[in-house]
Amino acid sequence: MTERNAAPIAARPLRRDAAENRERLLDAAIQVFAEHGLDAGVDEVARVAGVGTGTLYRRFPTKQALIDELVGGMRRSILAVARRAALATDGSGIEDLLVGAGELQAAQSGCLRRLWNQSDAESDALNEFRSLIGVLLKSGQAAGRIRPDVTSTDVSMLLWSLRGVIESTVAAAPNAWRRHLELMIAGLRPVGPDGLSAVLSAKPMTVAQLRAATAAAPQS
Amino acid sequence: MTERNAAPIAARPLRRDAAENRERLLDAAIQVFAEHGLDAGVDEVARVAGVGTGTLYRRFPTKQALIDELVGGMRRSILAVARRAALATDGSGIEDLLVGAGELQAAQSGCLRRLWNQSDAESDALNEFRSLIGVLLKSGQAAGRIRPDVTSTDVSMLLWSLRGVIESTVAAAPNAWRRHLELMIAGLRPVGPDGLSAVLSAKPMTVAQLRAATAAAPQS
DNA sequence: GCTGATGCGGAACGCTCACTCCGCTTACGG
DNA sequence: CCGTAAGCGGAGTGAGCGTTCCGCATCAGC
Repeated sequence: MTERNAAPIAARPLRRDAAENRERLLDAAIQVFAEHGLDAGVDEVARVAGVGTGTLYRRFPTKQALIDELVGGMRRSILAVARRAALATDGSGIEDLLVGAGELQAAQSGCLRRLWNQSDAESDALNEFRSLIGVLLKSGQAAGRIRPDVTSTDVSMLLWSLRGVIESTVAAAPNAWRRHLELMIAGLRPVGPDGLSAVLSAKPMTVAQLRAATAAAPQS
Repeated sequence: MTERNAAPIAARPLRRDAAENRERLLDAAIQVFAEHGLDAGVDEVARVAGVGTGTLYRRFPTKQALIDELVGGMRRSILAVARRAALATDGSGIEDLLVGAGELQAAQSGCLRRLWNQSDAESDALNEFRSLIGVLLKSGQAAGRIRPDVTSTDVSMLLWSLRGVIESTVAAAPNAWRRHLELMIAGLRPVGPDGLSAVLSAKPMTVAQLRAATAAAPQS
């Protein structure tokens, strides 16, 4: 599902065994980080991959670089989901995006905290993602599926919140996040006849605040 | 706001300066953990408190014990909020609980991950809290403020989700969580006339799954 | 004030973990 | 098949952090 670029720029291609080990390391990292979180040691990743730590470090100069590689792949995947969601014509694209993002994150739950960290995001991809959210949101509102006072930052918060839920429940209940997401989407709907929740009294986050919040350095 | 029991059982009271240092340490811990997360070093806590690390360790046998003390206080506070919410007669108690829990967590955002960790929760308090959630939920549903297919585990998930949002946004946007909570509460309302989101297709978590998810060992 | 118990500080210890180094092995072009 | 560059493994290193220890300071009862 995740495209891996063999090397940033086409330098000399890796030797066959080396390329194979690289793939094994990435797979092992996904598994180990999902099981034990990012605090898992590099030795464990190397062990699961069936290589020595030296090999790991020749391929990825730091643990951070290894994580970045995984995160980069997820970012590309989620951006693809957003682009696909933008094809919907009935205003349901924003919901497709949320579900799709949930599925991707559930499949690779180890690096989610890094995933949404803006500080190291390539600006182009991030900007496109942001504008796609805006487009999808407007489309949903125009179709009457989403209440008009919802903002882009609300959607971002919702994604961030979903991340937290997935991160801590996939292991015990692989699909629990779907239920939670359904309830959150219900919260985005136009208000009912009783008028409860008709007015959102709290102001939405500013973009700057959102940036600051997601840029806050996560541990490890 | 948080009651601190001077010592588990009334052994000999602490010397005056020692008791003072104990308070200073707890205050410093709240501040430091809120700023840098639980990964912050004990030396930093001691430094902010203006004492040596030896003093910290004489009062709290491990870093974990210090954290537990903070968490215990929060648990008592939140239980009190739940009890107070149970006094509401119009079915809005569940919403009061959510808002109250949010406020408490926002005020002390360093140890939230531990806060909801069931594994080390005193069973009595936890059981009471659980049953209070059930009571509040039923009351809200009876009053027509909450859709009937919402379960206790849904509410627990919502609390868990709120935790994640607060943890990472209080610093940058102290009240952003209120907006998010409003939207989530809107999702709990009876469905509107258009019937969108009328049926929750995903099953709720079982209590066992919830237990497993929240018991999952958090890092550090 | 005197005295003993209680408390204090911070240097030192040891464990964990990211990262490095180097002698050995393996792929691959000619 | 051979030479060599590329790759490999895993013991070793150093830094960070939780925890301990012990000589000195401070409180409290008489």
